[in-house]
Amino acid sequence: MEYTISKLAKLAGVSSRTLRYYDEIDLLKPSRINSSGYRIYGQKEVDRLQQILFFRELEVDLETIIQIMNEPNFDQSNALIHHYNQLVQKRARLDKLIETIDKTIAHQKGEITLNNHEKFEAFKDNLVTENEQKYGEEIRKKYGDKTVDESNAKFRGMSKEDYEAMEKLGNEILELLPKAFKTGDPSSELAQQLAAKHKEWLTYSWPSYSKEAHRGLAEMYVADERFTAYYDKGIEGGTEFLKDAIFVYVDKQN
Amino acid sequence: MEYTISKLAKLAGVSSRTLRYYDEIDLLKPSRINSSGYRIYGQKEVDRLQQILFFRELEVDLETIIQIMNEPNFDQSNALIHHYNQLVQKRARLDKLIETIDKTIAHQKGEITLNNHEKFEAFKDNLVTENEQKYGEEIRKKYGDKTVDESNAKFRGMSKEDYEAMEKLGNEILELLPKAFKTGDPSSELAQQLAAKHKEWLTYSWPSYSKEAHRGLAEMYVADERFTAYYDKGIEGGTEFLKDAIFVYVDKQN
DNA sequence: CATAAAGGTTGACGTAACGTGAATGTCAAC
DNA sequence: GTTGACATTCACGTTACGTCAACCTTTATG
Repeated sequence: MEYTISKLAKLAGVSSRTLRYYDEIDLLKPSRINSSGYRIYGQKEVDRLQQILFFRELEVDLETIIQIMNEPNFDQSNALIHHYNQLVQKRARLDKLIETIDKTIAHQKGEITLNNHEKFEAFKDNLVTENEQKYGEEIRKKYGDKTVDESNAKFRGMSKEDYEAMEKLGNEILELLPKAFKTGDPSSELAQQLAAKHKEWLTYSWPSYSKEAHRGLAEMYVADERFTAYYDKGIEGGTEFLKDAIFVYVDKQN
Repeated sequence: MEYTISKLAKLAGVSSRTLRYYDEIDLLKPSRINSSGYRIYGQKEVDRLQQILFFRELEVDLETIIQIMNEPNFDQSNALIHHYNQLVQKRARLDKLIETIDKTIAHQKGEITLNNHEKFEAFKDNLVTENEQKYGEEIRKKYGDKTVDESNAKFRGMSKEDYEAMEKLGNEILELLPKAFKTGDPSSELAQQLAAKHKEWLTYSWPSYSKEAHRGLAEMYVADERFTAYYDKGIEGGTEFLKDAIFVYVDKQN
Protein backbone atom coordinates (compact mmCIF):
# COMPACT_ATOMS: atom_id res chain seq x y z
CA MET A 1 0.00 0.00 0.00
CA GLU A 2 1.35 3.41 -0.99
CA TYR A 3 0.24 6.77 0.21
CA THR A 4 0.43 10.29 -1.09
CA ILE A 5 1.21 12.93 1.45
CA SER A 6 -2.34 13.83 2.35
CA LYS A 7 -3.47 10.21 2.51
CA LEU A 8 -0.82 9.48 5.05
CA ALA A 9 -1.56 12.72 6.84
CA LYS A 10 -5.20 11.78 7.22
CA LEU A 11 -4.33 8.26 8.28
CA ALA A 12 -2.11 9.49 11.05
CA GLY A 13 -4.04 12.57 12.00
CA VAL A 14 -1.36 15.10 11.21
CA SER A 15 -1.13 17.83 8.58
CA SER A 16 0.72 17.43 5.32
CA ARG A 17 2.83 20.40 6.33
CA THR A 18 3.98 18.31 9.24
CA LEU A 19 5.07 15.53 6.92
CA ARG A 20 6.92 17.96 4.67
CA TYR A 21 8.62 19.35 7.72
CA TYR A 22 9.62 15.88 8.87
CA ASP A 23 11.05 15.31 5.44
CA GLU A 24 12.94 18.57 5.63
CA ILE A 25 14.56 17.76 8.94
CA ASP A 26 15.31 14.19 7.86
CA LEU A 27 13.03 12.67 10.41
CA LEU A 28 10.77 10.91 7.95
CA LYS A 29 11.67 10.65 4.29
CA PRO A 30 9.20 9.38 1.70
CA SER A 31 10.07 6.00 0.25
CA ARG A 32 10.27 7.56 -3.19
CA ILE A 33 9.44 10.61 -5.24
CA ASN A 34 7.32 9.99 -8.30
CA SER A 35 7.85 11.42 -11.77
CA SER A 36 6.02 14.64 -10.99
CA GLY A 37 7.82 15.28 -7.73
CA TYR A 38 5.15 13.92 -5.39
CA ARG A 39 6.16 12.31 -2.11
CA ILE A 40 5.13 8.66 -1.93
CA TYR A 41 5.15 6.77 1.38
CA GLY A 42 5.10 3.03 1.93
CA GLN A 43 4.31 0.74 4.87
CA LYS A 44 7.75 1.16 6.37
CA GLU A 45 7.20 4.90 6.55
CA VAL A 46 3.78 4.42 8.09
CA ASP A 47 5.33 2.36 10.86
CA ARG A 48 8.09 4.84 11.38
CA LEU A 49 5.57 7.64 11.60
CA GLN A 50 3.69 5.72 14.26
CA GLN A 51 6.85 5.45 16.28
CA ILE A 52 7.54 9.13 15.80
CA LEU A 53 4.07 10.13 16.91
CA PHE A 54 4.37 7.83 19.86
CA PHE A 55 7.39 9.71 21.09
CA ARG A 56 5.93 13.05 20.15
CA GLU A 57 2.99 12.31 22.36
CA LEU A 58 5.40 11.76 25.18
CA GLU A 59 6.49 15.32 24.49
CA VAL A 60 9.91 14.32 23.34
CA ASP A 61 11.26 17.06 21.08
CA LEU A 62 11.86 16.19 17.46
CA GLU A 63 15.62 16.53 17.72
CA THR A 64 15.66 13.80 20.34
CA ILE A 65 13.25 11.68 18.35
CA ILE A 66 15.61 11.86 15.41
CA GLN A 67 18.36 10.51 17.62
CA ILE A 68 16.17 7.82 19.11
CA MET A 69 15.09 6.68 15.67
CA ASN A 70 18.40 6.91 13.90
CA GLU A 71 20.80 5.45 16.42
CA PRO A 72 19.95 1.88 17.20
CA ASN A 73 22.34 2.12 20.12
CA PHE A 74 20.48 5.01 21.66
CA ASP A 75 19.38 3.92 25.07
CA GLN A 76 15.68 3.85 24.54
CA SER A 77 14.77 2.55 27.92
CA ASN A 78 16.66 5.27 29.66
CA ALA A 79 15.02 7.87 27.48
CA LEU A 80 11.66 6.41 28.29
CA ILE A 81 12.28 6.36 31.99
CA HIS A 82 13.39 9.92 31.83
CA HIS A 83 10.25 11.01 30.09
CA TYR A 84 8.18 8.85 32.35
CA ASN A 85 9.47 10.74 35.34
CA GLN A 86 8.75 14.02 33.67
CA LEU A 87 5.22 12.96 32.93
CA VAL A 88 4.59 11.77 36.46
CA GLN A 89 5.81 15.05 37.82
CA LYS A 90 3.74 16.91 35.33
CA ARG A 91 0.69 15.01 36.40
CA ALA A 92 1.35 15.72 40.03
CA ARG A 93 1.58 19.36 39.15
CA LEU A 94 -1.63 19.20 37.18
CA ASP A 95 -3.35 17.57 40.11
CA LYS A 96 -2.34 20.43 42.27
CA LEU A 97 -3.48 23.03 39.79
CA ILE A 98 -6.78 21.31 39.35
CA GLU A 99 -7.23 21.24 43.07
CA THR A 100 -6.49 24.92 43.25
CA ILE A 101 -8.97 25.80 40.56
CA ASP A 102 -11.47 23.49 42.15
CA LYS A 103 -11.27 25.58 45.25
CA THR A 104 -11.59 28.75 43.29
CA ILE A 105 -14.55 27.60 41.29
CA ALA A 106 -16.43 25.58 43.84
CA HIS A 107 -15.94 27.59 46.99
CA GLN A 108 -15.75 31.10 45.70
CA LYS A 109 -17.96 30.56 42.71
CA GLY A 110 -16.76 32.87 40.02
CA GLU A 111 -14.66 35.07 42.19
CA ILE A 112 -10.96 34.85 42.38
CA THR A 113 -10.38 35.39 46.02
CA LEU A 114 -7.63 32.98 46.78
CA ASN A 115 -5.22 34.61 49.08
CA ASN A 116 -1.70 35.16 47.97
CA HIS A 117 -0.47 32.28 50.00
CA GLU A 118 -2.74 29.85 48.25
CA LYS A 119 -2.01 31.37 44.90
CA PHE A 120 1.68 30.90 45.34
CA GLU A 121 1.41 27.47 46.87
CA ALA A 122 0.30 25.98 43.61
CA PHE A 123 3.29 26.95 41.60
CA LYS A 124 6.00 27.19 44.16
CA ASP A 125 6.33 23.46 44.23
CA ASN A 126 6.52 23.49 40.54
CA LEU A 127 9.21 26.12 40.50
CA VAL A 128 11.32 24.22 42.92
CA THR A 129 11.25 21.01 40.95
CA GLU A 130 11.90 22.80 37.71
CA ASN A 131 14.74 24.70 39.20
CA GLU A 132 16.16 21.56 40.65
CA GLN A 133 15.96 19.81 37.35
CA LYS A 134 17.48 22.58 35.35
CA TYR A 135 19.96 24.12 37.68
CA GLY A 136 20.14 21.83 40.66
CA GLU A 137 23.36 20.18 39.73
CA GLU A 138 25.09 23.31 38.60
CA ILE A 139 24.06 25.25 41.64
CA ARG A 140 25.03 22.44 43.95
CA LYS A 141 28.46 22.33 42.42
CA LYS A 142 28.90 26.04 42.60
CA TYR A 143 27.49 26.91 45.98
CA GLY A 144 27.26 23.63 47.79
CA ASP A 145 24.24 21.77 48.99
CA LYS A 146 23.29 24.18 51.72
CA THR A 147 22.35 27.00 49.41
CA VAL A 148 20.21 24.76 47.29
CA ASP A 149 18.45 23.19 50.23
CA GLU A 150 17.71 26.50 51.82
CA SER A 151 16.35 27.94 48.65
CA ASN A 152 14.33 24.84 48.05
CA ALA A 153 12.91 24.99 51.53
CA LYS A 154 12.03 28.59 50.98
CA PHE A 155 10.34 27.91 47.69
CA ARG A 156 8.39 25.02 49.04
CA GLY A 157 7.10 27.22 51.74
CA MET A 158 8.56 24.82 54.27
CA SER A 159 10.26 26.03 57.34
CA LYS A 160 13.96 25.36 57.44
CA GLU A 161 13.18 23.08 60.37
CA ASP A 162 10.77 20.97 58.37
CA TYR A 163 13.18 20.75 55.54
CA GLU A 164 15.94 19.62 57.82
CA ALA A 165 13.65 17.10 59.45
CA MET A 166 12.95 15.76 56.02
CA GLU A 167 16.61 15.50 55.24
CA LYS A 168 17.22 13.76 58.53
CA LEU A 169 14.56 11.22 57.71
CA GLY A 170 16.17 10.68 54.35
CA ASN A 171 19.46 9.92 56.05
CA GLU A 172 17.85 7.63 58.57
CA ILE A 173 16.38 5.67 55.71
CA LEU A 174 19.81 5.30 54.21
CA GLU A 175 21.19 4.08 57.53
CA LEU A 176 18.35 1.74 58.24
CA LEU A 177 18.40 0.14 54.83
CA PRO A 178 21.46 -2.12 55.20
CA LYS A 179 20.36 -3.25 58.66
CA ALA A 180 16.91 -4.14 57.40
CA PHE A 181 18.44 -5.78 54.38
CA LYS A 182 20.39 -8.16 56.59
CA THR A 183 17.16 -9.61 57.95
CA GLY A 184 16.61 -10.82 54.40
CA ASP A 185 12.88 -10.41 54.88
CA PRO A 186 10.87 -7.45 53.51
CA SER A 187 8.15 -8.11 56.05
CA SER A 188 10.52 -8.15 59.01
CA GLU A 189 10.16 -5.61 61.79
CA LEU A 190 13.10 -3.56 60.62
CA ALA A 191 12.04 -3.59 57.00
CA GLN A 192 8.59 -2.35 57.92
CA GLN A 193 10.09 0.39 60.01
CA LEU A 194 12.04 1.33 56.96
CA ALA A 195 8.95 1.49 54.81
CA ALA A 196 7.13 3.50 57.44
CA LYS A 197 9.95 5.99 57.56
CA HIS A 198 9.86 6.20 53.84
CA LYS A 199 6.19 7.01 53.95
CA GLU A 200 6.77 9.67 56.53
CA TRP A 201 9.47 11.14 54.36
CA LEU A 202 7.07 11.18 51.45
CA THR A 203 4.52 13.25 53.30
CA TYR A 204 6.98 16.09 53.40
CA SER A 205 7.33 16.34 49.69
CA TRP A 206 4.09 15.06 48.30
CA PRO A 207 0.81 16.88 48.46
CA SER A 208 -1.13 13.81 49.53
CA TYR A 209 -0.36 10.21 50.26
CA SER A 210 -1.83 7.36 48.30
CA LYS A 211 -0.92 3.71 48.20
CA GLU A 212 -0.70 3.72 44.43
CA ALA A 213 1.64 6.64 44.41
CA HIS A 214 3.81 5.04 47.04
CA ARG A 215 4.01 1.81 45.11
CA GLY A 216 4.63 3.70 41.91
CA LEU A 217 7.52 5.56 43.43
CA ALA A 218 9.01 2.35 44.72
CA GLU A 219 8.84 0.86 41.27
CA MET A 220 10.45 3.91 39.83
CA TYR A 221 13.32 3.52 42.25
CA VAL A 222 14.08 0.13 40.85
CA ALA A 223 13.62 1.16 37.25
CA ASP A 224 15.73 4.27 37.36
CA GLU A 225 19.46 3.87 37.62
CA ARG A 226 19.93 7.12 39.43
CA PHE A 227 17.86 5.82 42.29
CA THR A 228 19.30 2.37 42.32
CA ALA A 229 22.75 3.89 42.43
CA TYR A 230 21.64 5.97 45.39
CA TYR A 231 20.00 3.26 47.43
CA ASP A 232 22.44 0.55 46.50
CA LYS A 233 25.23 2.73 47.79
CA GLY A 234 25.14 1.20 51.24
CA ILE A 235 24.28 -2.29 50.17
CA GLU A 236 23.83 -3.97 46.85
CA GLY A 237 20.25 -4.92 46.13
CA GLY A 238 19.08 -2.34 48.61
CA THR A 239 16.74 -0.62 46.19
CA GLU A 240 14.99 -3.84 45.35
CA PHE A 241 14.65 -4.64 49.02
CA LEU A 242 13.26 -1.20 49.78
CA LYS A 243 10.70 -1.66 47.05
CA ASP A 244 9.66 -5.05 48.42
CA ALA A 245 9.37 -3.67 51.91
CA ILE A 246 7.23 -0.81 50.68
CA PHE A 247 4.97 -3.19 48.80
CA VAL A 248 4.47 -5.32 51.87
CA TYR A 249 3.88 -2.21 53.94
CA VAL A 250 1.38 -0.75 51.53
CA ASP A 251 -0.52 -4.01 51.24
CA LYS A 252 -0.77 -4.28 54.98
CA GLN A 253 -2.41 -0.88 55.33
CA ASN A 254 -5.96 -2.08 55.86
CA MET B 1 9.34 47.98 49.52
CA GLU B 2 10.79 48.59 46.08
CA TYR B 3 12.50 46.14 43.82
CA THR B 4 14.92 46.36 40.95
CA ILE B 5 14.27 44.04 38.09
CA SER B 6 16.49 41.22 39.27
CA LYS B 7 15.24 41.44 42.84
CA LEU B 8 11.71 40.98 41.68
CA ALA B 9 12.80 38.29 39.27
CA LYS B 10 14.41 36.31 42.05
CA LEU B 11 11.46 36.84 44.35
CA ALA B 12 9.06 35.46 41.79
CA GLY B 13 11.31 32.86 40.27
CA VAL B 14 11.33 34.26 36.75
CA SER B 15 14.10 35.76 34.63
CA SER B 16 14.61 39.47 34.25
CA ARG B 17 14.19 39.01 30.54
CA THR B 18 10.70 37.83 31.31
CA LEU B 19 9.96 41.00 33.23
CA ARG B 20 11.29 43.15 30.42
CA TYR B 21 9.15 41.22 28.03
CA TYR B 22 6.09 41.71 30.20
CA ASP B 23 6.89 45.40 30.23
CA GLU B 24 7.22 45.40 26.46
CA ILE B 25 3.83 43.77 25.90
CA ASP B 26 2.19 46.00 28.51
CA LEU B 27 1.40 43.13 30.80
CA LEU B 28 3.38 44.38 33.75
CA LYS B 29 4.79 47.89 33.81
CA PRO B 30 7.24 49.00 36.51
CA SER B 31 5.83 51.52 38.94
CA ARG B 32 8.47 53.99 37.88
CA ILE B 33 11.73 54.40 36.03
CA ASN B 34 14.54 55.90 38.04
CA SER B 35 16.94 58.61 36.88
CA SER B 36 19.26 56.16 35.19
CA GLY B 37 16.57 54.30 33.34
CA TYR B 38 16.23 51.36 35.74
CA ARG B 39 12.88 49.68 36.18
CA ILE B 40 11.58 49.95 39.72
CA TYR B 41 8.69 47.80 40.94
CA GLY B 42 6.51 48.30 44.01
CA GLN B 43 4.16 46.14 46.05
CA LYS B 44 1.31 46.64 43.62
CA GLU B 45 3.43 45.22 40.84
CA VAL B 46 4.47 42.28 42.99
CA ASP B 47 0.84 41.42 43.55
CA ARG B 48 0.03 41.82 39.91
CA LEU B 49 2.91 39.55 39.01
CA GLN B 50 1.58 36.94 41.38
CA GLN B 51 -1.73 37.03 39.62
CA ILE B 52 -0.01 36.82 36.26
CA LEU B 53 2.04 33.83 37.29
CA PHE B 54 -1.03 32.21 38.71
CA PHE B 55 -2.72 32.31 35.35
CA ARG B 56 0.44 31.44 33.52
CA GLU B 57 0.69 28.28 35.57
CA LEU B 58 -2.76 27.41 34.37
CA GLU B 59 -1.26 27.64 30.92
CA VAL B 60 -3.31 30.60 29.95
CA ASP B 61 -1.48 32.43 27.16
CA LEU B 62 -0.21 35.91 27.88
CA GLU B 63 -2.60 37.59 25.48
CA THR B 64 -5.50 36.21 27.45
CA ILE B 65 -3.87 37.11 30.73
CA ILE B 66 -3.61 40.69 29.55
CA GLN B 67 -7.33 40.68 28.91
CA ILE B 68 -8.15 39.03 32.20
CA MET B 69 -6.03 41.53 34.08
CA ASN B 70 -7.00 44.65 32.21
CA GLU B 71 -10.72 44.23 31.81
CA PRO B 72 -12.42 43.88 35.14
CA ASN B 73 -15.54 42.84 33.29
CA PHE B 74 -13.81 39.94 31.69
CA ASP B 75 -15.57 36.83 32.82
CA GLN B 76 -12.93 35.34 35.02
CA SER B 77 -14.93 32.41 36.21
CA ASN B 78 -15.73 31.33 32.71
CA ALA B 79 -12.12 31.56 31.74
CA LEU B 80 -11.20 29.48 34.74
CA ILE B 81 -13.74 26.81 34.02
CA HIS B 82 -12.52 26.64 30.49
CA HIS B 83 -8.98 26.10 31.58
CA TYR B 84 -10.08 23.72 34.25
CA ASN B 85 -11.61 21.48 31.65
CA GLN B 86 -8.50 21.65 29.57
CA LEU B 87 -6.42 20.65 32.53
CA VAL B 88 -8.66 17.75 33.41
CA GLN B 89 -8.46 16.47 29.87
CA LYS B 90 -4.76 16.94 29.86
CA ARG B 91 -4.45 14.92 33.00
CA ALA B 92 -6.55 12.14 31.59
CA ARG B 93 -4.29 12.06 28.60
CA LEU B 94 -1.23 12.02 30.82
CA ASP B 95 -2.68 9.13 32.75
CA LYS B 96 -3.02 7.21 29.58
CA LEU B 97 0.48 7.98 28.45
CA ILE B 98 1.91 7.03 31.78
CA GLU B 99 0.04 3.79 31.64
CA THR B 100 1.42 3.09 28.21
CA ILE B 101 4.96 3.79 29.25
CA ASP B 102 4.43 1.75 32.35
CA LYS B 103 3.68 -1.18 30.18
CA THR B 104 6.63 -0.53 27.98
CA ILE B 105 9.06 -0.19 30.82
CA ALA B 106 7.77 -2.83 33.13
CA HIS B 107 6.77 -5.59 30.81
CA GLN B 108 9.19 -5.20 27.99
CA LYS B 109 12.04 -3.82 30.01
CA GLY B 110 13.97 -1.61 27.71
CA GLU B 111 12.49 -2.82 24.50
CA ILE B 112 9.86 -0.99 22.62
CA THR B 113 7.68 -3.76 21.36
CA LEU B 114 4.26 -2.28 21.65
CA ASN B 115 2.21 -3.35 18.71
CA ASN B 116 0.80 -0.78 16.35
CA HIS B 117 -2.57 -0.95 17.94
CA GLU B 118 -1.22 -0.11 21.35
CA LYS B 119 1.03 2.55 19.98
CA PHE B 120 -1.83 4.36 18.38
CA GLU B 121 -4.26 3.84 21.19
CA ALA B 122 -2.49 6.25 23.43
CA PHE B 123 -2.81 9.25 21.23
CA LYS B 124 -5.85 8.58 19.17
CA ASP B 125 -8.07 9.57 22.02
CA ASN B 126 -6.10 12.70 22.31
CA LEU B 127 -6.50 13.54 18.67
CA VAL B 128 -10.18 13.09 18.77
CA THR B 129 -10.67 15.41 21.69
CA GLU B 130 -8.41 18.00 20.19
CA ASN B 131 -10.21 17.84 16.92
CA GLU B 132 -13.50 18.11 18.67
CA GLN B 133 -12.37 21.09 20.64
CA LYS B 134 -10.92 22.94 17.72
CA TYR B 135 -13.16 22.01 14.89
CA GLY B 136 -16.07 20.16 16.42
CA GLU B 137 -18.51 23.01 16.30
CA GLU B 138 -17.55 24.19 12.86
CA ILE B 139 -17.65 20.73 11.40
CA ARG B 140 -20.95 19.94 13.04
CA LYS B 141 -22.44 23.08 11.55
CA LYS B 142 -21.08 22.33 8.14
CA TYR B 143 -21.61 18.62 7.79
CA GLY B 144 -24.03 17.72 10.50
CA ASP B 145 -23.55 15.50 13.49
CA LYS B 146 -23.23 12.27 11.61
CA THR B 147 -19.97 13.10 9.94
CA VAL B 148 -18.42 14.17 13.19
CA ASP B 149 -19.61 11.13 15.06
CA GLU B 150 -18.33 8.79 12.44
CA SER B 151 -14.98 10.42 12.29
CA ASN B 152 -14.79 10.46 16.06
CA ALA B 153 -15.67 6.82 16.21
CA LYS B 154 -13.01 6.08 13.67
CA PHE B 155 -10.39 8.04 15.53
CA ARG B 156 -11.22 6.43 18.80
CA GLY B 157 -10.81 3.07 17.21
CA MET B 158 -14.36 2.30 18.18
CA SER B 159 -16.67 0.48 15.88
CA LYS B 160 -19.56 2.53 14.62
CA GLU B 161 -21.75 0.13 16.59
CA ASP B 162 -19.98 0.86 19.85
CA TYR B 163 -20.15 4.53 19.21
CA GLU B 164 -23.84 4.39 18.56
CA ALA B 165 -24.36 2.27 21.64
CA MET B 166 -22.59 4.94 23.58
CA GLU B 167 -24.79 7.62 22.11
CA LYS B 168 -27.87 5.57 22.90
CA LEU B 169 -26.75 5.26 26.51
CA GLY B 170 -26.26 8.99 26.63
CA ASN B 171 -29.80 9.53 25.47
CA GLU B 172 -31.17 7.00 27.92
CA ILE B 173 -29.48 8.91 30.69
CA LEU B 174 -31.19 12.07 29.55
CA GLU B 175 -34.54 10.31 29.52
CA LEU B 176 -34.08 8.61 32.83
CA LEU B 177 -32.95 11.72 34.62
CA PRO B 178 -36.32 13.49 35.04
CA LYS B 179 -37.98 10.25 36.13
CA ALA B 180 -35.36 9.56 38.72
CA PHE B 181 -35.48 13.19 39.79
CA LYS B 182 -39.16 12.86 40.62
CA THR B 183 -38.38 10.25 43.26
CA GLY B 184 -36.57 13.08 45.03
CA ASP B 185 -34.08 10.59 46.42
CA PRO B 186 -30.57 10.12 45.02
CA SER B 187 -30.42 6.66 46.56
CA SER B 188 -33.70 5.52 45.07
CA GLU B 189 -33.81 2.59 42.70
CA LEU B 190 -34.23 4.76 39.64
CA ALA B 191 -31.51 7.17 40.66
CA GLN B 192 -29.09 4.32 41.15
CA GLN B 193 -30.02 2.91 37.76
CA LEU B 194 -29.22 6.32 36.40
CA ALA B 195 -25.82 6.39 38.03
CA ALA B 196 -25.09 2.86 36.84
CA LYS B 197 -25.93 3.84 33.29
CA HIS B 198 -23.70 6.82 33.64
CA LYS B 199 -20.86 4.59 34.72
CA GLU B 200 -21.48 2.30 31.80
CA TRP B 201 -21.42 5.28 29.49
CA LEU B 202 -18.15 6.36 31.00
CA THR B 203 -16.47 3.08 30.23
CA TYR B 204 -16.88 3.80 26.56
CA SER B 205 -14.93 7.00 26.63
CA TRP B 206 -12.56 6.61 29.53
CA PRO B 207 -9.53 4.38 29.56
CA SER B 208 -10.20 3.00 32.98
CA TYR B 209 -12.83 3.48 35.63
CA SER B 210 -12.05 4.82 39.04
CA LYS B 211 -14.32 6.08 41.75
CA GLU B 212 -12.37 9.28 42.09
CA ALA B 213 -12.60 10.03 38.41
CA HIS B 214 -16.31 9.35 38.43
CA ARG B 215 -16.88 11.62 41.37
CA GLY B 216 -14.63 14.23 39.82
CA LEU B 217 -16.61 14.23 36.64
CA ALA B 218 -19.86 14.54 38.54
CA GLU B 219 -18.50 17.56 40.35
CA MET B 220 -17.40 19.07 37.11
CA TYR B 221 -20.90 18.71 35.74
CA VAL B 222 -22.22 20.87 38.51
CA ALA B 223 -19.42 23.40 38.24
CA ASP B 224 -19.55 23.88 34.51
CA GLU B 225 -22.43 25.78 33.06
CA ARG B 226 -22.30 23.94 29.80
CA PHE B 227 -23.04 20.71 31.58
CA THR B 228 -25.65 22.10 33.89
CA ALA B 229 -27.37 23.57 30.87
CA TYR B 230 -27.27 20.17 29.23
CA TYR B 231 -28.52 18.09 32.12
CA ASP B 232 -30.94 20.67 33.41
CA LYS B 233 -32.56 20.73 29.99
CA GLY B 234 -35.11 18.10 30.95
CA ILE B 235 -35.56 19.15 34.51
CA GLU B 236 -34.19 21.95 36.60
CA GLY B 237 -31.74 20.78 39.23
CA GLY B 238 -31.12 17.64 37.23
CA THR B 239 -27.37 18.07 37.20
CA GLU B 240 -27.19 18.38 40.94
CA PHE B 241 -29.38 15.33 41.31
CA LEU B 242 -27.25 13.33 38.92
CA LYS B 243 -24.18 14.27 40.90
CA ASP B 244 -25.78 13.21 44.17
CA ALA B 245 -26.89 9.93 42.66
CA ILE B 246 -23.41 9.26 41.39
CA PHE B 247 -21.90 10.03 44.77
CA VAL B 248 -24.26 7.62 46.47
CA TYR B 249 -23.56 5.04 43.81
CA VAL B 250 -19.83 5.39 44.07
CA ASP B 251 -19.89 5.19 47.84
CA LYS B 252 -21.92 2.02 47.71
CA GLN B 253 -19.44 0.23 45.48
CA ASN B 254 -17.89 -2.23 47.94
C1' DC C 1 -12.32 17.57 -24.57
C1' DA C 2 -12.01 21.61 -22.04
C1' DT C 3 -12.08 23.17 -17.81
C1' DA C 4 -12.52 23.36 -13.00
C1' DA C 5 -11.52 21.49 -8.62
C1' DA C 6 -8.55 19.05 -5.83
C1' DG C 7 -4.14 18.05 -4.53
C1' DG C 8 0.86 18.34 -5.21
C1' DT C 9 5.44 21.27 -5.16
C1' DT C 10 8.87 24.84 -3.22
C1' DG C 11 9.89 29.09 -0.97
C1' DA C 12 9.32 32.27 2.68
C1' DC C 13 7.39 34.70 6.36
C1' DG C 14 4.65 34.45 11.02
C1' DT C 15 3.95 32.60 15.66
C1' DA C 16 4.81 32.57 21.42
C1' DA C 17 7.50 33.51 25.07
C1' DC C 18 11.15 34.25 25.97
C1' DG C 19 16.99 32.85 25.74
C1' DT C 20 21.07 34.67 24.45
C1' DG C 21 24.45 37.63 22.94
C1' DA C 22 26.40 42.46 21.82
C1' DA C 23 27.33 47.06 22.85
C1' DT C 24 26.99 50.25 26.35
C1' DG C 25 25.78 52.79 30.75
C1' DT C 26 25.53 52.77 36.18
C1' DC C 27 26.41 51.56 40.95
C1' DA C 28 28.81 49.70 45.09
C1' DA C 29 32.97 48.21 46.89
C1' DC C 30 37.80 47.59 47.58
C1' DG D 1 40.25 54.14 39.98
C1' DT D 2 39.16 50.15 38.61
C1' DT D 3 36.65 45.98 38.93
C1' DG D 4 32.56 43.35 38.87
C1' DA D 5 27.76 43.09 39.35
C1' DC D 6 23.80 44.83 37.45
C1' DA D 7 21.12 47.79 34.38
C1' DT D 8 19.73 49.34 29.53
C1' DT D 9 18.29 48.65 24.42
C1' DC D 10 18.59 46.38 20.08
C1' DA D 11 18.24 42.24 17.52
C1' DC D 12 18.62 37.64 16.13
C1' DG D 13 17.59 32.52 17.48
C1' DT D 14 14.45 29.00 19.05
C1' DT D 15 10.35 24.94 18.04
C1' DA D 16 7.15 22.83 15.24
C1' DC D 17 4.77 23.79 12.46
C1' DG D 18 0.43 27.35 10.14
C1' DT D 19 -0.36 29.99 6.41
C1' DC D 20 0.05 32.41 2.30
C1' DA D 21 1.89 32.77 -2.63
C1' DA D 22 3.03 31.21 -7.12
C1' DC D 23 3.02 27.43 -9.71
C1' DC D 24 2.43 22.46 -11.57
C1' DT D 25 -0.27 17.76 -11.92
C1' DT D 26 -4.10 14.69 -11.45
C1' DT D 27 -8.90 13.74 -11.26
C1' DA D 28 -13.80 14.78 -11.88
C1' DT D 29 -17.44 16.72 -14.45
C1' DG D 30 -20.53 19.04 -17.97
